[in-house]
Amino acid sequence: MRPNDATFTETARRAQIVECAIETIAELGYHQSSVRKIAERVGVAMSVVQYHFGNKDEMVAAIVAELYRTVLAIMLPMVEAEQTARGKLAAHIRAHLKCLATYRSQQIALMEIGSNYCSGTGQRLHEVGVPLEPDQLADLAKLELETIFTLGIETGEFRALSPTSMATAVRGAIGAALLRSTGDPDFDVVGYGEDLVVAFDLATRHL
Amino acid sequence: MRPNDATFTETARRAQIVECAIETIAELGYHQSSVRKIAERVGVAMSVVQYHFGNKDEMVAAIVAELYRTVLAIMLPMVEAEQTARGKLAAHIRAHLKCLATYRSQQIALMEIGSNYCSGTGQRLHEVGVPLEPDQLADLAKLELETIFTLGIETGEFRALSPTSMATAVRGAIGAALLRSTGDPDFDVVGYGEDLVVAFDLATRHL
Amino acid sequence: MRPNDATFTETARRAQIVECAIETIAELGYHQSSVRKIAERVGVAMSVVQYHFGNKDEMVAAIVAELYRTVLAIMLPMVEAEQTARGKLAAHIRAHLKCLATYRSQQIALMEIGSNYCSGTGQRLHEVGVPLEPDQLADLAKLELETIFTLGIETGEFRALSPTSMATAVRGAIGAALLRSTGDPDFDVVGYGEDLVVAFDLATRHL
Amino acid sequence: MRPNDATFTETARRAQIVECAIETIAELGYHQSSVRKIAERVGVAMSVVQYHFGNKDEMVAAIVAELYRTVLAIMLPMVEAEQTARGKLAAHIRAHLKCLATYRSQQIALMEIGSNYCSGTGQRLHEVGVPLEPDQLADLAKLELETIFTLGIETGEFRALSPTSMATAVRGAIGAALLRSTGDPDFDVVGYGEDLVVAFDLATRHL
DNA sequence: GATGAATGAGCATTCATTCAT
DNA sequence: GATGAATGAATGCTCATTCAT
Repeated sequence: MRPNDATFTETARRAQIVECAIETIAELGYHQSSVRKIAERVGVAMSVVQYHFGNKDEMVAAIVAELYRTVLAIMLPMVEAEQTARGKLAAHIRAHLKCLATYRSQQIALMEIGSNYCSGTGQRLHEVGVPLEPDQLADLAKLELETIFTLGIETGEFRALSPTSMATAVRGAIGAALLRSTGDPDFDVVGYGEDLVVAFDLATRHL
Repeated sequence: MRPNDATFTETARRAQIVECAIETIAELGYHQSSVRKIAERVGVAMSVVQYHFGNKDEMVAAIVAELYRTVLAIMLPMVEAEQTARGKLAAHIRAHLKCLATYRSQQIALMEIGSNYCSGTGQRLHEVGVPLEPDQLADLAKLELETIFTLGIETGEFRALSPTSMATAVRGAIGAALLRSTGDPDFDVVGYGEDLVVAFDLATRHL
Repeated sequence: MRPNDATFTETARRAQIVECAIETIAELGYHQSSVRKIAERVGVAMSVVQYHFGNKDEMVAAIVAELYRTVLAIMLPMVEAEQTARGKLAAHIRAHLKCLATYRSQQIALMEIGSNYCSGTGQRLHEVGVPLEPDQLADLAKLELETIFTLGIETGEFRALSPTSMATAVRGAIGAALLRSTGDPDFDVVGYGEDLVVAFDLATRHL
Repeated sequence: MRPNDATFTETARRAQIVECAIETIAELGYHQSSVRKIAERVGVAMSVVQYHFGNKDEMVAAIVAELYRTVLAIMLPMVEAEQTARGKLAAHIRAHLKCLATYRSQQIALMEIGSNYCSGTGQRLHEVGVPLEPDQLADLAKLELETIFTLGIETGEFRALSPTSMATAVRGAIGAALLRSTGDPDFDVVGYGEDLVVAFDLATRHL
């Protein structure tokens, strides 16, 4: 009967539900993943999920937070290890695609939620924002491609490109790998990452 | 009492339903766009939709066909006007982004259907294929980025890049504009297109 | 433009619809045979059926009348050809089973309607009665098994049995052939008829 | 706070729904007995039925199992008490008609389901089989008329009749009582049973 | 903490019917 | 005579949520 025993159980249950929800969403897609099916995978009653999260929106928020934390843990060290903008860009691409390759179901789940989730009040994921702690949000900002491109221009490493446009393009090119690999299991995600590193290295050079 | 009056009514209704469905899907997302809500927007009973299309899958097929026809009508002349691979690539990017700028809700609807649609038999859109006439499918193939990149390598215009990787990257970068502009109404889609043309022009040059 | 041209067309259409309806019901069962599917088989619009019969109940009445007329045409001569009660009983059994063998889909349709039909006011077929002309109803009465059994007792051919019970039993035994043959295509309806003739011949003898 | 309180509630609800469903089907016929109407009779929301049975097919299976169990409980002791084939035949007829007299609506419901039910996959009741436990199915087999007739021929009690034909005839004659009594409330089911016993006793004698 | 039971809104679909032409 | 278009009620089903225990 340790004082925080209840909290420990609570935390474990939540983690367990989040984990199973991610698996379920990755396997069946967001809309086929009802609270009941997720609870079934956990091996508890459907109402347990409601008990721990209050409602489905809160559960999704917890899932998204967990997914972002995973991405952060992988990417942040790799990007921070590089000093130059060019190095950070390559690291960002490689790190993100490593995430895709290593944590496939997590990334699929995130994509599924991103494109399918709709809150009780009709809001989409990008409208409710990333449900992370302030310091984690700060870490996330360090990965921002806009920042990297702006830095590269300042240091003269990159040509006078539009950081916003380039960041959007890189993000899109990375995201495309997930879609692509979903339809084509033979798609070589890591190889694609190297092709992307070369392409964007060329695309950022001075004319 | 025109001989094809009945056909005229039928055609008009179908077009009207398709149009309203596109608007609804673009606004609310695919899964929030029930047959009932679409019919309400048209101003008819829900069963009218079933009368004209048989079932929801057929309605979606009609929508998708219409959306692809729109894209084709815009993009094909622009891409075919160019002779060189480099020209075709730039034209493809510009044409696609022009589509995005001009037919925003149509493109959002297509994206929504592409990532959310699940047929009665459990198939996703890419599994059921594009419901177009053979000659229109042939036209669609002419826009394929893989083909353009392969051509450019053959003619020596492009470096020895991977057509699959580059095509995936360009598609992703283009698609990102849609997501981006959804969250940020000030995002300049056409300007982004010009930035993309420059970036991929550089990225395809010989080292 | 013969004066009864319209009536002729009308009659032909009705007959055509009735025929197709019988086929459809026999094939798909009563509940799968919607007005639309029947009309499709005829090759006309669904509303044509409504035009000719007013509503579905009237159509079913027309079908049932037609089916009883078919049975009458087959059975009446065979039963009336016999003079003795014993002969009439055997003839009735043989005639009815001949109907079952020869006009299988008609009999299946009649069975389907008998057990599934429910009028707009909630009445079953046996509650609405047989929709035949008075003289045809009189002919139908001549086939009644009760009459035959009562006659046989009067003439001393049969033992002192209960006409009602025996008639019910024979009707049931005949009807069972249809159910049986539906599930088992190898079931020999005519052979079953002969077995029935023997069985009920024995069952009616004096002790 | 009894340990099996939850199970008790569940069992009671299921039994209650099955009971009301039987009544409804017997009264209105299978196809007029929607899940909604059955739930209304129980006094709960329609989705309660779905909660307890999953879908309509499962509910029907539960109903059919219950109906067969009732028949078994009545008929098995009566038939097994007899040693001779002749005795078993008479007992079968009497027992089945006792069922008909005592559990009228149950038998009507079973008939309705037998001739009208069509599963979600398009199968009829005789195609999906009787949803009973193996040992109950074994008990059911002991009541089979074919078995009794074959036995009687072997022991020399019966003439060289066709077990299949006779079984079909007896089944039909028994079933006819149900139809008959539906149209004519004065029909004496038990008396009919005795008449049937005599008739089939005669029909099975050596010539 | 956890559960089973129940709810009500929403969904796509089927169907007989109506009606102007 | 015949048609296409539209309607509204009904059906089975899924789901997130609520609540007493």
